Amino acid sequence: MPPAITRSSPERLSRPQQVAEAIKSWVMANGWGPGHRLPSEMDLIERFSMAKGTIREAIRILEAQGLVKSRTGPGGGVFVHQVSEERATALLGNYFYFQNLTIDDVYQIRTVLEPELAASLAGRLSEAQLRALEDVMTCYAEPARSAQEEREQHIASLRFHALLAEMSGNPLLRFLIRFIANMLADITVSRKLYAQPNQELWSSGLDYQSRLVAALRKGDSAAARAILAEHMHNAHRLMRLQETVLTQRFLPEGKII
Amino acid sequence: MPPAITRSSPERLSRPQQVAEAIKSWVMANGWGPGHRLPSEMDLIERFSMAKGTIREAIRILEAQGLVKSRTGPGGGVFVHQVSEERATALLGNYFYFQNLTIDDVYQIRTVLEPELAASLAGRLSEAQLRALEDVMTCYAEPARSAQEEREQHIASLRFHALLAEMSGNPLLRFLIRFIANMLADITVSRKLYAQPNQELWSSGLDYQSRLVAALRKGDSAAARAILAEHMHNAHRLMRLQETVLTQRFLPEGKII
DNA sequence: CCCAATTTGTTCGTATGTATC
DNA sequence: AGATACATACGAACAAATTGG
Repeated sequence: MPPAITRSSPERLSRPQQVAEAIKSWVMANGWGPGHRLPSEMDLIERFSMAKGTIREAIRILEAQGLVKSRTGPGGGVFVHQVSEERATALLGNYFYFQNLTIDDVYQIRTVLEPELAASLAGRLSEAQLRALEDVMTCYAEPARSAQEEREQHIASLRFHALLAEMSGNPLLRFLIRFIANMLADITVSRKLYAQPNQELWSSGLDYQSRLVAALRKGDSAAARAILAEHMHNAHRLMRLQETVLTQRFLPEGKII
Repeated sequence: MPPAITRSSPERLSRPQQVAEAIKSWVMANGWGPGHRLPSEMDLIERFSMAKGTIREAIRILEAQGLVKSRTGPGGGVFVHQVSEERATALLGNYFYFQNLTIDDVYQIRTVLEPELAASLAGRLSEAQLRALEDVMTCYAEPARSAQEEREQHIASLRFHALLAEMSGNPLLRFLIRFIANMLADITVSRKLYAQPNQELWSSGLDYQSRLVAALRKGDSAAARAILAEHMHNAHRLMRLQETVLTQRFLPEGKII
């Protein structure tokens, strides 16, 4: 039985919102996990004694949050769904859309998170993983000769960091680094940062990254940390010259790098 | 004129989702900010040539993401709304609900972010702000004598960190630290961590924090960083003994500490 | 390949609630 | 108090998608 809807709260929520919350706590209380099928629309209409439209709006709310997915047809219905990284990234991106982040803000975080990630990964990666990192690095084996090429190299460089983060056993660290990399990738494509090729910028990044992979392979945690700290410091210095305010996205379920 | 709805994408979105995305990009394209009123329901029905129910579901989707709010009555309508920190916290919390974070994961991040925050704030706080911090500290002036008291002290201690973060000029750093503090507060209340009073734990926190405020007042950035690093290290050591897996929340727009 | 059953998706007409003037 | 303008909710019918026979 679903929890009763009582509108005692001072913040008057609309009925669909109340229903959505009721379903949410219902799911939690029963410990239903991803894949579990919720009662059908008709069922919910009866249980909550509400119109179809109201129930549907409630489902939409949950769907927008990434908590359920619905399918039509026999065997279809509404299913509990694990919130995807893409969805979480998009939703959090909406928040920062209004926050006027600066390059400095982003790099203040990167500068501490990325070295920490590198240090925690040293000596813990399989040869296959290290090889995958080296694969990405080949994208910028030679210096960019056009603005276009440089943009692509920057994106590839960010993908390197995203890939590294994916190898972390820490879901929080993984998400944060990948989220930030995505934000930076967005502004790299949306604005014409890097208008003129900057010979120094990402070709030097290659050097850092190959040294990093070597340190990771060797299991030298301190060296990995130091290399990435220096890399971040450098990237920050080079980027801060270009722009200050990040115009943020506002996108559906953006493609993740 | 709203963007036309074209279902060319491979990922077939439902019509309300398409409408929601169309409205979103419409708002972005026109640069409409918080407070701007969208066309009325009837208007939208005409413009998109869709039924009321469909439009309403689209609005619900945007509302769930915290991007719009709607009011009834004359002068009412749907308004662009700045995504609140509460909403963003709740939405991101949904993601981590499924991620099985451990205490170690959370503290790996805290251990690098909190010292960085402290360092960046040293010498930049007004006397009023420093006083506000000291106010929160009074909540745990004396050691806890019951489990209940200790829980409260832990929450207060987290509020101290949240308050500190609020003083940061970096929206990203502010959000992350406050988000993490909220997660920790949630598990502190939801689970019976800290079953028996731990004399050492948060009374020693008081010592750290008063030393921290002193360093902040003096503008000693290095000392502030070191104090908080030590504090984090200590808190981590004490917490890791108790529990390993964080059962996350799954809440509406949870009260923020 | 088609048909039927099941379940969500969409439409429309109407009525109710709520805030402003 | 009443009129107005708006979102909100209801209910019944119809459409589309998926699955299995």
